[in-house]
Amino acid sequence: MKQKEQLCQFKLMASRDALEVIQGKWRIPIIISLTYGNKRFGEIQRDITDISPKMLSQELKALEAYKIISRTHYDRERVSNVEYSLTTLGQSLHKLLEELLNWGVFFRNEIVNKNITP
Amino acid sequence: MKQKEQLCQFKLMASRDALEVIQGKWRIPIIISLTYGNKRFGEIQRDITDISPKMLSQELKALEAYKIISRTHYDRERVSNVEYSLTTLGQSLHKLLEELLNWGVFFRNEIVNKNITP
DNA sequence: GTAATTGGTTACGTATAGGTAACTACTATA
DNA sequence: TATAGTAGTTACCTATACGTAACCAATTAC
Repeated sequence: MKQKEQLCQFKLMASRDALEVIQGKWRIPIIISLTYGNKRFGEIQRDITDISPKMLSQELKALEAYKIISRTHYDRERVSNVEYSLTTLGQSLHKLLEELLNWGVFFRNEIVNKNITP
Repeated sequence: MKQKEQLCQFKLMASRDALEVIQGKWRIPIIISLTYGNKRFGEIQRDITDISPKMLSQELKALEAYKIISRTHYDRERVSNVEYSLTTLGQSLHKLLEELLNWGVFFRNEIVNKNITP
């Protein structure tokens, strides 16, 4: 009985830690975009068509602060040559992302396509 | 090349579908609480100590609308006897939750305990 | 009869997440 | 020389997520 409650509390804490990092409309999409290779600012923007430069810039900075992605400025000569990539910590999200995607597809089939739309 | 982009777009869509449902500060915690058995309003509130009745009520309704949980009012005689439980759709989230928790624990070890706190 | 518990609701306020649009500085191309 | 593309920044505004506090109706316990 008490063990069950302690386990529940532990899981609630862990979920908060994780959510703090991936919460928000844009972070998961940005990470997904970067699983397809290192990308530049504009490339990410072209993947996620409806993100504004402001939000992209802001969320990239946040993810960098959390060590999920890293920003590299190759070739000092050319100013506009920046690349974003997943860190190993960022890559460690891949199982979680996979489950999220699986469930998203499953959910769409279960609910959206059956017109039980909420 | 083009296949890669299409796959990326597909995943971006799927992640949006999933995020729409589980987005927010309280939904995942509520679902976690309910993985430990059917619970009453007050029991969930006692699990998630800092949620207000307003938010709990609001998020329970939202999750019910998405068919993730169901509300059952046993025993018509007694008014205050309501139970919330996960639907099968809600239970289908368990792998995703597991990965979220695993990653949350991993992240805490990687970042928080090493005082590279963002 | 009164207090406590159950399962909420309502009104109100704040904070933050997110959107829009315009602008910057530099480079490359035509 | 003008235009377009690079990678953003800034100011401003809105919507909604979330918090606080008080309240309600019914039931049960004292």
